[in-house]
Amino acid sequence: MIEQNILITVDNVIFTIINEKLQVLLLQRNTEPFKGMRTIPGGFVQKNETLEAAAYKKLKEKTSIHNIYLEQLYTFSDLERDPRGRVISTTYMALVSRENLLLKTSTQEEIKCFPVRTLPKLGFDHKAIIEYALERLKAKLEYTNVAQYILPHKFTLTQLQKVYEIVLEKDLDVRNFRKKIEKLGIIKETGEKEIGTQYRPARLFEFFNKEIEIINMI
Amino acid sequence: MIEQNILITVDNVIFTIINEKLQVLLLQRNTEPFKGMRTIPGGFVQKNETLEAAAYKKLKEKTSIHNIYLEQLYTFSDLERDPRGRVISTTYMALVSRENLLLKTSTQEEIKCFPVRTLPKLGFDHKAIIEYALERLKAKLEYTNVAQYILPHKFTLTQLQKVYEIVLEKDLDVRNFRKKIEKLGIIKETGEKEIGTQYRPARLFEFFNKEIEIINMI
DNA sequence: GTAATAGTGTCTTTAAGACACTATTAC
DNA sequence: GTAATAGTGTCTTAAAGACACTATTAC
Repeated sequence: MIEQNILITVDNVIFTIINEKLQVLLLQRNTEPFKGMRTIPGGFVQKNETLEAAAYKKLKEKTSIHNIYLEQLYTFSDLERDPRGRVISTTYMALVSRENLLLKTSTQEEIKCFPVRTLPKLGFDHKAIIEYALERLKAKLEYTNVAQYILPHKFTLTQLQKVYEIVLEKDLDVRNFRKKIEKLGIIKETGEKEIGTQYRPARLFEFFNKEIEIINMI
Repeated sequence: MIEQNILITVDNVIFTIINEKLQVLLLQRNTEPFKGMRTIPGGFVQKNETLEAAAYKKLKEKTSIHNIYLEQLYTFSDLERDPRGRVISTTYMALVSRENLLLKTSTQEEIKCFPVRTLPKLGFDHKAIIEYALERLKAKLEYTNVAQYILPHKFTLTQLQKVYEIVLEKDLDVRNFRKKIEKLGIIKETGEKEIGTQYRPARLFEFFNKEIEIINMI
C-alpha cells in the first residue's frame, strides 16, 4: 500500500465537578514543544488497538478511573496542530464523578484539575478541543441521562440539579426541575439519606438505567 | 518520532433525495477486496491536506457538486475493517440537492445512487457508516435548518415537508407543519411560483440563512 | 429556637397535536 | 367541470415556566 507518514493520537477531555465547578484534568508538559504549558492527556495509538481502546489506555495511565463514560468527539487534523510533524488526533470526552477520579501521583508530570471556564495556557490545539467537548457535554446533558456519570452512584436531587446548573451556567427552578425529573421516571429512591450533613439530610436517589438514553431532560 | 504504520482515509456518505426516496451515492468496486460490491467514495489522505480538504477532494473526484453541506461524522478504527492492513477512516456526511449532484461518468467504476433503506451489498464497514450517517441526518433535520441543502435553492412548502417525511419516515400534518415553519421565521417567499406543474402551482420559498442554525424544527 | 437546606402545588403561558374544507390551476 | 395539489384556522391537550411557603434536621 501507500506511504503516508501521518501519525495518529488520541486525546481525552476528562470532565468532573469539584467545588461546584466543572473541571478538566490537565498535565503539565515538561518537554518541548509547549514546555510548561498544560495539555489534556493523550498519546499515540498502537497498530493493534482501536482508537477507543487507546483512549481507555491513556485514561488509565494517568488516573485510576472506575465507572467512566467515554465518547468519541471529533478528529482534529489541522496541518500545523503539532509542530513536530503531521499528527491527527481523535478526541474523546470522559465523564467521571469526583469520587471515581483518583489522580496517580507522578514525579514526571504534574496532574491537576482546572475549572473549564478559567483554563491555564494550553499547548497544541487543546483549548479548541476542550471547547468542543464542553459544547458536546452541554448538548448531551440536555437530551440524555449522561449526568449520572458526573454524580456519585447515589445522589440527592439537589446534586443532580447542580450538575445542570454548573454545566449549563444557568439557574433552574427547584420545583420545576423536580417535577420534570419525576415525570421522566429515570431515577428511583434508594431509601437512604445523606449522612454527616450539617442540616436536614436529603434523600438519596439512583438512576434506573446505566445505559445512555435519549430523553428530553431540560 | 515513532513508526506507527496506520493509514488514514476519508469516506463520504453523500445523501440526496431522488424519486421521493433518500438515496446514497455508491461506487461499484472492480478490484479486490470486496470486488463487485458497492462502497461509498473515499480514499487516502495526503500528508499536506486536512481531513476536511481530503473529503472535499474525494467528493469532487466522483461528482460535480455545488452548494454542498459537509460535516465530519465519526472516525472508524476497528482492527479488521480493511483486510489489506490497518486503516482508520474519518467519515463525512454530505447533503446535496438532486439538481446539484452531477455524477461523472467513468469507465472505471459505476457510480449510482441507491435508496438508503434498500442498499445493495456493501464492502468494508460501509453499511455501518451509512447507518451512522442516517442517524445523524435524522437528528440534524430535527434541530437545525440543514434541510435546505437537500432542497433546490427555491422550493415549495410541500417539498420542504417531504424532506422531513422521507428522512424521518413519518407523515406530518400539513397545517401543523406550516404553522411551525411560519412561526420559526426561517424562510421567506420569493414571490415566484412553480412553473410547468400539471395543477395549481405552489409558491416558491427560500431560506433566510445559509449558515446552519440550531432550531427546534419538528 | 435557630440556622440551613429539603421538599412541595397551583396557576398561567406556550407549544403540540388533532382535525376538514376551500382555492387555484391545467387541461 | 374535472382532476389534482395548494392553502388555510380552531379547539384540545400537554408541557414549560413563574412563583413562596412549610418540613426536617443538627446544633
